[in-house]
Amino acid sequence: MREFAIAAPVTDRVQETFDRLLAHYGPQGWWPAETPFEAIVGALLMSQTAWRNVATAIRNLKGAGLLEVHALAAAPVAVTRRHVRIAGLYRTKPARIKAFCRHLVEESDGDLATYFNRPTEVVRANLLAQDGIGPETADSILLYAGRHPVFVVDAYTIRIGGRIGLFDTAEYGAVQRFFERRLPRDLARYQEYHALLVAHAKALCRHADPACDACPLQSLCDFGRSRKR
DNA sequence: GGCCAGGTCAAAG
DNA sequence: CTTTGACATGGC
Repeated sequence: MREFAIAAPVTDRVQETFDRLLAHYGPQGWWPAETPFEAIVGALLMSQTAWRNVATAIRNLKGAGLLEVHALAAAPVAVTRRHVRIAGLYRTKPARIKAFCRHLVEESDGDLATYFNRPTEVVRANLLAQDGIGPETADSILLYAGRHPVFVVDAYTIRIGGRIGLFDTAEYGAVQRFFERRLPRDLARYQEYHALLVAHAKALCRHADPACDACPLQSLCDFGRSRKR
């Protein structure tokens, strides 16, 4: 698809969508209160798992004194597995967490500030080269742990954006560019926008009424959880 | 009981 | 290059 000049009305809708979500759900303030390392572990445990269980897994690690780079890099996978088992996919996740922590130690002696203190593209490529880290996980880590301004795309972003007619693709890079080209490159804004889309998706999942007036994006309440992927 | 969750990877078509 | 299946637990 050729790239034309950005249409003003579409740009407005991207801003307007954000404004409405923010007005309706309020600031989400995702992860800034927790440590960057917690955000990383959370991102690595997140895929295909209810956040509730990820949170439990993280608490388990913390309770065992394992929520630290060097600790997880050294702990036997079997031990870590016991704590994060509740997050599912236990054959892959614990091993990937350990491998990534070893990567952090090797790359920057486990110091996250150092690890992230490089150009975004460099860090991103570094992340994507790690086992179990795809585009969404990489960008979540960049945005919430590394404080790099990249727009995170997930299934909700694609579903909601497509549903309200913002775009008609499901390709990660295309959707990401769509938002990044229409929003100021602002860390807080990117963090908040993604969090709000998630909040909206979760809120809609509890709605049974397709014509709910309270929906901040009007007539979007039939979004539901329709098709897989 | 069945469906699904803030994906990723490898194997097919 | 696009589509499909496997991965695994717990909650609704």
